[in-house]
Amino acid sequence: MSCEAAFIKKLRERGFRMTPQREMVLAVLHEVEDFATAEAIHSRVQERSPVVDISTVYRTLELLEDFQMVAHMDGPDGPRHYELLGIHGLHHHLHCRICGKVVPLAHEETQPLMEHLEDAYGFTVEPESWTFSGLCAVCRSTCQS
Amino acid sequence: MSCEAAFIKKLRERGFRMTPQREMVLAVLHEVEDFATAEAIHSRVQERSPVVDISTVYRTLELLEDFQMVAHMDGPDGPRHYELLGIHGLHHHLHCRICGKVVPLAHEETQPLMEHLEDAYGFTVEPESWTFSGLCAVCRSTCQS
DNA sequence: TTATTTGCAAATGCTTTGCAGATCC
DNA sequence: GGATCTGCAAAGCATTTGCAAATAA
Repeated sequence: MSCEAAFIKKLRERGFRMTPQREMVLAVLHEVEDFATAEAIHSRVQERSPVVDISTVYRTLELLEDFQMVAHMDGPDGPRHYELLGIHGLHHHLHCRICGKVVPLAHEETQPLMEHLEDAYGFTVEPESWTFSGLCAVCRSTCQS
Repeated sequence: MSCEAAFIKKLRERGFRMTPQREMVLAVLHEVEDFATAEAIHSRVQERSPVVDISTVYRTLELLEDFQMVAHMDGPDGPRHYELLGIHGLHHHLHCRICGKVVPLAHEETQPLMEHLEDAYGFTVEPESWTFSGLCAVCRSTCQS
């Protein structure tokens, strides 16, 4: 099932509707590589249809997050970044503070830590998108040299 | 060296000054258990001296973070929480989404994950305060029953 | 003395909300 | 037809900033 078909299906299940605006937001999320701010998505949507409002973009992103088709990633500050959860499913990010590069990190790679938290504290971490900030290999060697 | 003396020393090193407002913010951080929002710190400071402005609180917290005497913790939304980095130094938090309880997590407990990120991606995670959101043992068993 | 610090007020940036009219099924 | 959805504008919230007056060293 295509992403759009899945979206329509989930909308219908709740008595909601597909609209051109929602289609465009989903399409832009496919075009954008990795992730984008609501602002960036909005401006790409506006290239196609200039009157679409950013509040509609936020409302659509919220809906897509409810449907678990989109996740967001928060930096230390600045706007939230959104990304499509495609075939890769939920994952995390390594974000280089210097060059801005983002490396995806499979959810499974954090499994040992989560198991430790479960065993040591009985604490069940909820699956959500994390962002670890630091230095990538290239920037670290540049900084140290 | 007391916390206040350390603060004064670091201020002097940079040509800054100790003031009653800064003393009060530091004192309130000692009284508050675990962590507090700027708003909460401000209202406790105001109990002592009503004219202190919240912008002064923010400015002092920024200074204390620069000095690595304070760290902040961001939730998914809502205001930032600040805490004194006392003898425990930098650590992380497990935050229960249901009861709100916060369990401190020693920095070392995340060491294996950080080493994995280093080995697998050459990525050096920077020491900073993380918050893992989920369910504590009590709330999980309540939810499942 | 003089740079730093403060309170005030206003601006900021991102996000959410209320509402009347447009739209979809 | 009737609820959903939209654009607009305004509000919201936490935080930051500009500035003249006050203050610490």
